[in-house]
Amino acid sequence: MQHLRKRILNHEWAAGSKIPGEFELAKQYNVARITIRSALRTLENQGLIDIRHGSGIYITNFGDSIRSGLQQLTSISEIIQDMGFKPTITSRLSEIRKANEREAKTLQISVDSDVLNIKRSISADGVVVAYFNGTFKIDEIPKSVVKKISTGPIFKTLDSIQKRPVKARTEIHAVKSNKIGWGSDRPKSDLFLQLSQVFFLRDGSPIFMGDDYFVEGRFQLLLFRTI
Amino acid sequence: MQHLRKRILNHEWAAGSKIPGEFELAKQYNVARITIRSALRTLENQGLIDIRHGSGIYITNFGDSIRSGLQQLTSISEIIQDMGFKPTITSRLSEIRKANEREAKTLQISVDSDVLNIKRSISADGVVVAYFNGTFKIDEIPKSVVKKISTGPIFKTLDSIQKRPVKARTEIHAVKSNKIGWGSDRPKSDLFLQLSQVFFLRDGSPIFMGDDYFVEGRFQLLLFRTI
DNA sequence: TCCTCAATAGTTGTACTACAACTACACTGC
DNA sequence: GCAGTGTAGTTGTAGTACAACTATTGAGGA
Repeated sequence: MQHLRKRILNHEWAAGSKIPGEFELAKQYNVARITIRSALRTLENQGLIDIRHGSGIYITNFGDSIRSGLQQLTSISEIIQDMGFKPTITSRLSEIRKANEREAKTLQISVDSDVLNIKRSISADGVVVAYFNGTFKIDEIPKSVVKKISTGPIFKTLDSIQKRPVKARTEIHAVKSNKIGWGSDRPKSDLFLQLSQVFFLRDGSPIFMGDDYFVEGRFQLLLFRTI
Repeated sequence: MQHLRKRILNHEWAAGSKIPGEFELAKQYNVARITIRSALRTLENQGLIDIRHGSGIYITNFGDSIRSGLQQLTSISEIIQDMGFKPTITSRLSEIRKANEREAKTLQISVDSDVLNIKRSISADGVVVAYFNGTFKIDEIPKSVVKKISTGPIFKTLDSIQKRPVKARTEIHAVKSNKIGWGSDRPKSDLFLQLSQVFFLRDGSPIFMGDDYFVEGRFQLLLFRTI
């Protein structure tokens, strides 16, 4: 699935065009047709392709928009890279403190357990596009990667310790506040799109939560909805 | 898939609990296991269930939140109903006019083709939660249902003429404006969450486009993100 | 020449069987 | 009481076969 996804995002086939059939793909990857079907179904749910009974498989034609949806769990850095920009992360805070009530409930830990709290900004080609405030379950994060998490790409770091989240519950809000953001290139507008998220591991346990504040207008948040 | 989905939304099984396995479900529905697997995979992508290799299938435990995500293509009215409220639609405008350039491009029709433009508000238990401004391809809408579309549930009406969209491309924005909304119970806050959407039929052709403006704070927009 | 309709090849959808890979639990032995 | 092993149960993948559907081709008639 991941490999096919990259081939599509790399524009190996034009939008709207027909791609090789299930038998052909199964042969290409040397797997059974059922395996290909499983991958294709996921890609269809993500809105990348369009499977038509009796006809074939087609690249979804959504016009000239970027082929990446919010329902696909990827890091902001990766999205920025996919869009052809250079992501930069600036750390503002990284501390270990006691969890408050809301955090304890969300992360399913007892109040006064230690958590890792970080604040950072994410830029694309030098322009700040989002601010992030996240809280991590400390017992899931080895001390050796604490620094890496606050200064580097979160998903990649978690991946390296086999703790990459596979699911997230996201709540979307519009907020207007002058208390969000910092630094010299802080946006003049104080209008943000807020994503309040909780991230879960494969076994269903939460590993971290956080709020992303996207500067309105600087980032295109897309979503592919399907039946 | 639809039937299983309803069983889950009806709380037939508790959150986090294990549901019957693939063999058992296949037996219940009198279909092959592969058919059940296909349905289960879709439900997993929607964040409703959690399939664990070697273990079983579990109802996703996302706390006490509503079990319905934005990535699932349903109408606002249906979501309001699922949440236990009574949806009300108030029509403000319904006119047939020429398409502007942006509409023509998005709907893949020639400029100056006729389109149906409607404006309406959606309430839950009498409180306005969203405003809608939509443009329909006129040649897809028989005259007999034009009135029904502007005053009743859009999806159900389109369903009745076999034109229910199966996909949508959605762009999310935060907007602050006092030009959105109308009526006496117009929200004091002028902060909205905007969904700019284009809806597509099974064959990939667009049928209508529109902007939903959700009054910030009155509606919970949820999203389940998966790998 | 154009249109209608039937035949056909090609593609996805479903069914069935078998086995691999993995998990959770019970049991054994120390 | 505990570590380790075995085993039943579950999902993941493989392979084959056929059903259902689509798009194209071509024959036949107006």
